[in-house]
Amino acid sequence: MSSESLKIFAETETCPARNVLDRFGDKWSTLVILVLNEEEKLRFNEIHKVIGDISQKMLTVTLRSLEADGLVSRKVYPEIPPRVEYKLTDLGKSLVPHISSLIKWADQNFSSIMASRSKYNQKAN
Amino acid sequence: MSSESLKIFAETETCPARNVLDRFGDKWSTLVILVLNEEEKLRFNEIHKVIGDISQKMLTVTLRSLEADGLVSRKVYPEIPPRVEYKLTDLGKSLVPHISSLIKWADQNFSSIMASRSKYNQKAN
DNA sequence: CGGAATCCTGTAAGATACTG
DNA sequence: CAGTATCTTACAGGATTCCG
Repeated sequence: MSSESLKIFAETETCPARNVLDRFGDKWSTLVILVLNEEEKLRFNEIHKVIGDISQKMLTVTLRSLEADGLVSRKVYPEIPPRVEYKLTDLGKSLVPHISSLIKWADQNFSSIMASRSKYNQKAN
Repeated sequence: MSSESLKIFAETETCPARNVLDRFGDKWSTLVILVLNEEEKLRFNEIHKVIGDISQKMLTVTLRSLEADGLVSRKVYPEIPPRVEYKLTDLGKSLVPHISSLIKWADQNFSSIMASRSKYNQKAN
C-alpha cells in the first residue's frame, strides 16, 4: 500500500481516513456497532443493558451520530409506551468485518502489549 | 463471529478490545503508525513535517505511548546535535494491515457517509 | 535537534432531574 | 420506554517557553 493511495495528510474535514478514524475516536461508537451486530435489532434499553457502563445520554448521542452517518437505522413504533428499534444498515454491516479484525488483533496481542507497558513503566521509575 | 468470542463487555482495563480501541481513540496514534509504515525509519522532525498539524507535544506524547505499547521503537544516537530514529516494531507492523483495511473502507464509503450526514442535518433544521 | 515543563482551554462525557 | 435538558468535570490537546 503506497503513501499516495492513503491520502491521510489532507485536512481533517476532507480526508476520508481522518474523518472515519475520528468516528472511532469517541468512546462508544465501535462498541455500539459491535453490539448491534450481534442481535439484528435491539431496543434502546436493550443496548443500554448490554453495555453496562454507558450513560443514557451518551448512548443517545452515539446512536444519533451513527444514524446521521447512515451506519445505524432507527425505527420508531407509534405505541405507548414507545418502542424504538435500532439496527445496522448495510453500510454499517460492511464496516463490522474491519472492526472485528482489529479486535481479533487486539485479543491476540493484548498480553504482549500489557507486558510491554509494564516494562516501560518500570524503566520510567 | 459470536458474541462470546468478542468479550467487549468486560471492564475497560482488562478487556483487550476496549483497551486497544482506546488506543485508537486518541487523535494521532493511528496516523503516526501509518506514517512510520511508509518509510521504515524516521526522525522526530521528519514525522512532524509529514503530519503538518500535530503539535510537538502531542507528537512526543503519541510516540512515547506507542513505544510503551511496543508498537514503535526509539533509537537515540549519542551525537550533537541529537538524532533520534523511530520505526515500527514487528508488533506495530502486524497492526498496519488492519488499520489499512479500515482506511480503505473509509475511502470507499466516504461520499456515502457525507451524503447521509448532510441529509440528516437537513431534517434537523 | 528533540524534546521537557508549564499553562491554558474546549469539549467529551458523566450525573441528575424531568417528560411525552 | 426512550429519551431531553442542564449542569458539571476531567482530561485531551494546543500554545508557549526553555533546555542539553
